[in-house]
Amino acid sequence: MYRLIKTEGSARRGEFVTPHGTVQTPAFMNVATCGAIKGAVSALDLKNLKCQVQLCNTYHLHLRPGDETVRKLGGLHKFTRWDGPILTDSGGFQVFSLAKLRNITEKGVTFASHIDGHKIFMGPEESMQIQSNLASTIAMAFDECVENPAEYEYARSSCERTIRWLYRSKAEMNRLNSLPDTINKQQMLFGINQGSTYDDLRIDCMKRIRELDLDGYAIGGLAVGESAEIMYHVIETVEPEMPKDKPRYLMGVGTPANILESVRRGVDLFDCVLPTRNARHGHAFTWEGCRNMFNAKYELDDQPLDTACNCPTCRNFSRAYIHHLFKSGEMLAMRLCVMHNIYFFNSLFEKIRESLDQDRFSEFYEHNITKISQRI
RNA sequence: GGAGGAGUUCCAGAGCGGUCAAAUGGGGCAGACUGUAAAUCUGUUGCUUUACGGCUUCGAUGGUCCGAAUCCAUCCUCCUCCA
Repeated sequence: MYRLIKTEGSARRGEFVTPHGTVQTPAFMNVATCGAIKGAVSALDLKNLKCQVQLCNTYHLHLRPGDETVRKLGGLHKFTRWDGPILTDSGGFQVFSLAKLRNITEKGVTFASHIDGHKIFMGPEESMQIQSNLASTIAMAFDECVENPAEYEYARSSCERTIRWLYRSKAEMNRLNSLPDTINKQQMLFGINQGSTYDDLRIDCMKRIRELDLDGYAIGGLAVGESAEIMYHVIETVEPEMPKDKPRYLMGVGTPANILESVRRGVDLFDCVLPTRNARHGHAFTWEGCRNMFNAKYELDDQPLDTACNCPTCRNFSRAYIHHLFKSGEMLAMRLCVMHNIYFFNSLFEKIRESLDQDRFSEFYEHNITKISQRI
């Protein structure tokens, strides 16, 4: 259940109530694809990093360790020791990112496993079954994420199929939630808006999927090749058609600037690999901008990554030390930087919520939008 | 004392008469990354020029040759083996 607390322009401050806890929105969902935040960060660490929601992946966990295995072990919450809400992505993005290894039909998609090449079939029913076994709080509908730019006709027919898949996802989820052996019988389902960069497709898709009265609605197929301006335009186009009483989730986005722009346009939930992947690659997000900790200028810099940050990394370690750890290939470099970036992203959302609570989001936006996106 | 071997660009190490400013690693310096096939990938790494190009490099010094990192002589330094 979603409760809208207040708005400022299109920006929304709300609460998303789930069986595993209430999410204060806008919120960031921390990506733990294989059941762990990459960079040696566990669910226990997440408790100290202002994390509210963990995101795991259907496709990856189906391959390893296998969703049946996770089910036998009591579901993802027990398995990963994260007791807050968990959202599982449906595997739809892998249809896109493993494009060379696939074959799409009306029934579903045949993948070649990225691990050993063996054939895997996944359609809406299979995706729901896997997510039910994983027992996440929120399941995502099985969709196709189309790369931009896309031909209109392909975007249209793909979007139509994604909508048909959504009906099947919904029916299968209802069935699974009613089975006696299902771990989480209250598993929620989010639908996904597609339609590439075409306004009419996006609007038509949104109007049709909102009929299903799902637990939340995602905007998918963005940040996959189009410019940021086009992405913002698509959000502005779709947002008026999205239910006011359901959480809106912008999938896979994004940079701190993308997030500020999207919150301003009415988005409640986000997820992105940027804070963790870039951290592993030596980049630290700060309120001053993004730092590349490999850069020689940090060799003798005794300050914390972000002088305004209160994360476990910044409370204890210097830029010089982290620079040294990266140059030395120590995995502690990644762990410290990943923890910082996760804390930073979750803090960014905390500050966004505070500013909304105090009716000064636009001021917060103006103050940060330029600085936060620069490289320093 | 005798017999061999080796000295190459930041390091290791190829090259053994022209197509060599010199392969390939590493290191250095930067860049990318947006529902994670990613602790990954890319660029760059003698000086100079916007570029074409020019200039100086392969232990040192001389020499042979149209032309030398590559051939010859001497010297210096290291390594191995035999006394």
